[in-house]
Amino acid sequence: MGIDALDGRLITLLDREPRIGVLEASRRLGVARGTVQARLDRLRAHGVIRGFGPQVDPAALGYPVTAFATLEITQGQGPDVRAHLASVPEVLELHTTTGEGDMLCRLVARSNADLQRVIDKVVGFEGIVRAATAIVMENPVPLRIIPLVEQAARDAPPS
Amino acid sequence: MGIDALDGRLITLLDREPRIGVLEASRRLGVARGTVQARLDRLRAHGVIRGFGPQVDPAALGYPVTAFATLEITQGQGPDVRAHLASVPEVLELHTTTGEGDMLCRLVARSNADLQRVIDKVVGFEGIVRAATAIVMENPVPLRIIPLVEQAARDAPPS
DNA sequence: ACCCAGGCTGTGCATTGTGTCCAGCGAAAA
DNA sequence: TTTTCGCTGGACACAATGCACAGCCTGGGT
Repeated sequence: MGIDALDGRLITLLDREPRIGVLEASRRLGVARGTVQARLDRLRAHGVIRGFGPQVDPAALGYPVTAFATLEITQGQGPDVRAHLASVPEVLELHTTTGEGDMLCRLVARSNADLQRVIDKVVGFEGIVRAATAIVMENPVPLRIIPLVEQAARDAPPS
Repeated sequence: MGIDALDGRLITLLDREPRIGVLEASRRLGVARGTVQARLDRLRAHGVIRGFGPQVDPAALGYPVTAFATLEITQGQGPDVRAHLASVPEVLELHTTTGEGDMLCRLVARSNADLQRVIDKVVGFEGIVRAATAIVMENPVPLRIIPLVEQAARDAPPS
């Protein structure tokens, strides 16, 4: 699946101003409404655009502390540990990885003190051997996708 | 900033079906349209809902490989390193952390081989002393927020 | 050289949703 | 008790949506 320059501009535009809708987008991009509609349908069909869900800020919800925990798991306990972590609301994300640990998860907490409670909840489970936590201080580059979209659009200029 | 049960249901609903709009949401929730509109305005004003931007899947864009890199920085080079990393499209996210390394970043690449190129680009910069990379194999818990929203709504039932 | 398929355009239509008001009402705070 | 606040239900003009269609251009295949 590749995207062309128009797809790239469309995604970028929607990212900056999600409220504009198809008609206004077509005006901004200088193409017909049907084209924007078709492109959007195609991007969604191909899974490039997964959806337009609300982007919720954990900090505004009262969870301003973010941390990453590297977990080491005992052999064979993977599935159980996953289920356990999935049941903890403060676990925002969980990956299994190569390298140092076996899993990496993103946590949030109400405060540094509260983080202790969250970590206890996370690691207080059979099968987790060791956990290393890194507390996030700053977030110089918040989760983004636009630069990648633009590069992808550049890599495949032909439609 | 706290959210009540109605806010929680609204966010959850919008997360599951982002396309429904205010009117349909009010029907589903069994409240007046004005109420939904007011809640939405309030949530956006307080920063709980940052927006409704498109959720783009890097894999569908041709970047199916995700990795996390822990970087160690030489004293005083922080700002330069941040600027450098921000200029790399494959760097989706960057945090400064406590603990083992000084920074943690999320990378994507076109393949495991391509990851080498990305890593070279990332670490080929003055000020980066050491880098440890963990390649993501599975993603048992994709980035989520709903469980946290529900807990936050439960924590503040009054209103 | 030819034809065809696919994408874009510009247009139309009926339906639906939006933004924005307002008055009434109940409950909680002062 | 009185004020304040949020929710309700309704109204309105306007804008956007989903869907369909014919014409046009272009690149690829025959």
